[in-house]
This record gives sequence, C-alpha cells and structure tokens, in this order.
Amino acid sequence: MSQQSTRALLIRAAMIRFGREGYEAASTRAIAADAGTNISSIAYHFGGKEGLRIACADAVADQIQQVARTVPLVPVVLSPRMARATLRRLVRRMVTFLILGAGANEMVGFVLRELAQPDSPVLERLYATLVEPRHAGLCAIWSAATGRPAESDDVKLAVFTLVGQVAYFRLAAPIVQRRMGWQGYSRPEARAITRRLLVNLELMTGGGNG
Amino acid sequence: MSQQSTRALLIRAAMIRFGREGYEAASTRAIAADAGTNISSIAYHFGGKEGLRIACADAVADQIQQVARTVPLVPVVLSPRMARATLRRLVRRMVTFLILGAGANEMVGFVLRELAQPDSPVLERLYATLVEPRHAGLCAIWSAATGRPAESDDVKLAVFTLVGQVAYFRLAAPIVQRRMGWQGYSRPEARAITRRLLVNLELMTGGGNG
DNA sequence: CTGTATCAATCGATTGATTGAATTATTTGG
DNA sequence: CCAAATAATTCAATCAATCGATTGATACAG
Repeated sequence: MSQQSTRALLIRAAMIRFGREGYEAASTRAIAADAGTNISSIAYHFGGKEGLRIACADAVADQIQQVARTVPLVPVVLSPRMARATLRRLVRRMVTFLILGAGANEMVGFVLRELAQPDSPVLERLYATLVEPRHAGLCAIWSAATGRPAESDDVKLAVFTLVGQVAYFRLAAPIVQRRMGWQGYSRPEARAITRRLLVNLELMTGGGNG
Repeated sequence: MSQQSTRALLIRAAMIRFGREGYEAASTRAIAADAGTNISSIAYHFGGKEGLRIACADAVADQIQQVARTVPLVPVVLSPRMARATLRRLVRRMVTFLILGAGANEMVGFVLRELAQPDSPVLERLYATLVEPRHAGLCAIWSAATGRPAESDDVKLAVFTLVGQVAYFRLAAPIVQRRMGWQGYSRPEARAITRRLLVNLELMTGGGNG
C-alpha cells in the first residue's frame, strides 16, 4: 500500500493540484514534486500534461462507478417499496463517499473545474460513460417508487435535486462547516446530513407528489 | 449603458476569466485585452491582480445582496403561512437570478473557484458579509414556517439543502441541459425548475416534518 | 502646471516541453 | 547462478513562451 507506482502517484498528486488550483494553474513541476518524481515522468507516462488530465478523469470515473453500482444500468422491475429502499441506500452511499470518502474532496474539485469549461473533453467523457446512464437508471427507480413516468421532465429534475443536495454539502463544505460550527466532516456530521437527506427523500417519493 | 468605466470593464472581464480558468490561470493580459485596455490599468485601479480579485468578490456580494433582500436581516415575527410565502418568493428570486440572470454563470464560477481554496481571503469576506447573516435569516423564516427551532442543526441543514438544490442547477448546468435536451437556460426551463423546487419546498415546510 | 488615466516596453521568474545521459529493472546467454 | 545485454524509467539541463509587475513616456481635462 505504501509503495505505489509512479503512475498512480502522479495521478493522485495531479488530482489534488488540478482540483485545488485548476488545470492550467497547476504546474507539472509541483505535481511531479508531490509525487516524488521528475517532471519528465509525466511526458513518459502520459505523453504530457493533457494526458495526465485525461488519466485523472478516468480515475474519477472508476471511483464513481464503484459508488453508483447500486443503481442498476439495465431496467429492472421494482415494487415502490423496494425502489424507495434502493434510493435510500444510494443516498447513504453518496454521503459516505462524498462526505467521508478519502480523496472525494480532490475528485469533486477536479470535476468542478472541468464543469466550469463546458466544452472540456473530460466533461464529454464523464457525461457519456457516467452521468447519462446513471441518471437514467435513477429515474427508472424514481419512477418505480412514485409511479410517475421515468423520462418525464419532472422526474428527471427531481432526481437532479436529489443529487444536487448531496453534492452541495461537498462543494460548499467550507461554508457549511463554518456555519454548523463543525471542524470538518466526520461520522457524526455525515450522520446528521444523511438524516436530513433521507427525510427529504421520503417526502419527495413517499407522498406521491414526487 | 454601452459606455462603461475601465474599472467596471476590468471587473466584468476578470469575473469571466477567473470563473472560467481560475484565479492563477487567468492572465492579466487577457483580462485587460477583454476589457479593451492596457495591463497596467489593473495595477492602477486595483493595485495588482489580487486587488482585482477582491474587487470581483465585492461585486459578487453586491449582486447577491440584491437577490437576497427578500430575507430580512433583522428578526421579524411571521405567521407560518406568510413565512412559507416568503420562502417561495425567495426560491423564485434565486432561480431567476441563477438561471436567467446575466452574468450569474460567471459569478458562480468565480465563487466556485474560491470555494476550492478553503483559506481564500475572498471566501472569508463573502462568508462574513453574506452567507452567515443570510443563512441565519433564512433559518428564522424556516423556523416560523415549520415551528422548529431556528438554530437547530436540522433546520440549518434543511436550509442548506434548499439552497443546494438551486445552486446545483447552475453549477451542473452543462450536465443538466444535456440530459434534459435543453439548448440552454431560458424562460420555460426556468419555469420547470422553479416548479420542481417549489414542490420540494412545500413538501419540506408544509408537512411539519421540516 | 497638476492630477488622472492609459500606453508600449521591459524586468526576472516560471510555465510545459524536450533532450540525451544516467539509473534501474528485466531478460537473455553461458 | 551469475554476468552481459536489453528494455524500462528517471534524471538534470535547457528551450521558447508566457507570467505579473514595474517603468517612464504620453494624452487629456480642469
């Protein structure tokens, strides 16, 4: 575990730098130094700075696939009861990953930077392989839970509001923590957030209005 | 309207560059060029790049103050009915500003970049003058609407989930629009989003669970 | 004249990329 | 089992390009 390949070390260091400072601002020298290697290792392993960027995107996609595997990619028939249970499980997973997960902060930061550049090649990659299929799967489950058509605008938007709530607690973490009087995100904080999100989820899916 | 001061032009150009590329990556040359002036004007008007950054933060604060003026800073007594009406009005305002408002994209991008640097001086400034008092005011209204204690963790978190939902539609705009099949954000799209958010708000505040 | 504002020109520092040598790891031949 | 040979990495050094900042000159209004 302590001995990692230079390639993996570079990706990890780049994720942090890219996330914190942005792609252009992050210097390859600093990344290489963080990884404990030479600048030209980046050219060797990834062809250049841009290749390292794409490698980071792939790493993010891999990680999120792990979290999102609760959402089936193929349509399955679910009872409303089981659909709601699946959604609850997913909310717990998202919170655990985004709030407690190691490296989640850096990964979210990285994705965020890419989001700010709507024509980013990284964004294109992430959307097609990750966002689109997972969101569609979520809509199907949401549909099973509420009885509303899965591909209706309102269901799609409802799913976005669910995801948005979780994401916000990571994005605006400095603000949230300060306002809550929290020193950081740990178990009790994650529990409090989860509790609130599950209440919202229940309200949105349980009453037949969602 | 078409004739603006160099100072204002620089702030506007900087907001776009800072938001899109990040503070460090955005070059003062490009900003000056966008503003149609010389590099050294930045040093003249703002003392340097850092001064321009702070000027952008102040501009953001001013804009948001306009939107948030619906939320009273001083405690007022509100009936649950009127409190809910106030919250609905605020949701409409937020959507109008974030989704339709000119320059909102750039401003959000700018704030987002600062959020990624938790010890940013800009963030400190924005929190004290903007986030803290407005969030507290929102909690008070939320409390009036639901009967729950305003400074309880759950109310504070509930308010964050409300704000987070709106914010997400701006932050993840490229993803949302693509998934929804939208070409951009315009009136009909804003209405659809507003409708969903008002439903969520009603569920959270109306049932006595929020 | 005085002060405000903008200009082109230039400063040292740092950027991503490249190079060929040096180092390390793996495979091969005896 | 060891040593020679080959391949795989990493290294310091260097490149042109660009960075933020500064300078002194210039233009203009009161």
